[in-house]
Amino acid sequence: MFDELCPSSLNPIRFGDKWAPLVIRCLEGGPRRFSELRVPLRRVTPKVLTASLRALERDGFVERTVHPGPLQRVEYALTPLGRSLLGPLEAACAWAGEHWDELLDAREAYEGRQQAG
Amino acid sequence: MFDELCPSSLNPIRFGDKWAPLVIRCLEGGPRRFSELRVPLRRVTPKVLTASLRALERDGFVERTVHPGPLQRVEYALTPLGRSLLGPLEAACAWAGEHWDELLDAREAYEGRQQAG
DNA sequence: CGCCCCGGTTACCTCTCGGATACCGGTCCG
DNA sequence: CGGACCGGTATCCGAGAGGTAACCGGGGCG
Repeated sequence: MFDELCPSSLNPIRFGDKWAPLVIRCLEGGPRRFSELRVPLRRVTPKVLTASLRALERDGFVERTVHPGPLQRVEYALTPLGRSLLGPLEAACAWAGEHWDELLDAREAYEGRQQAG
Repeated sequence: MFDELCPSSLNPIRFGDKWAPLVIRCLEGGPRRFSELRVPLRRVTPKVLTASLRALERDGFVERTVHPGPLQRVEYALTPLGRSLLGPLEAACAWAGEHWDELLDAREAYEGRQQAG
């Protein structure tokens, strides 16, 4: 059934690493520069953000373009492949919006049961 | 923007831990016993499978019921909350089915570029 | 009794992820 | 020249996820 390395056991189905979903959503509205990404993602250190971006670039989700000339800029943009992730990602976010509370309640109830015995 | 602990930065949007998606799909067709889950998931050691199931139970996605009497059985079943995950999960799997090859191609191309300089 | 199956648990180890901190080369600007 | 900004790197580190292997108590069963 799931003998082989099923794709779903690998990362992409989980939207990449920890910050990848947020990075993707940040790029949804168009290309962004490194320092522009750092503003909404201020909790992410540059090293980690770089790692996330490199992974997304490697998998063909974002494209990194260095605009040369004076005032050189580096921009990150979603590729078509990256945009194709927006659908599933949106589905997952919608799910979270609808059911997040239930999940928290379940956790609380579980903790209660644990302590009770 | 994403100042606070945004839900999407937490695990549930990523369908739990490494094996959770597969476990959920295994339970899609109805309740399964621990040893029944171990068959399709033969690459998962009991410890890890237990951990995954406990986490899913804690978050209210699966229910663990011990059927007493002689020949005691332990069954795991999806709760309604767990079933609500099937939609997004299906979306992610469909995405993988459609775009998996593109992703692999992108990776290959990237490696090539790396080695070329 | 001895053995097997079921549903785990325990101990231990490795390895990766992510975080903290500091630093760096290039470029512009005064 | 000095300083700031940009787009990162380098280094170190701790926590925890996940894997390996061994073990275990309860119940049936020959």
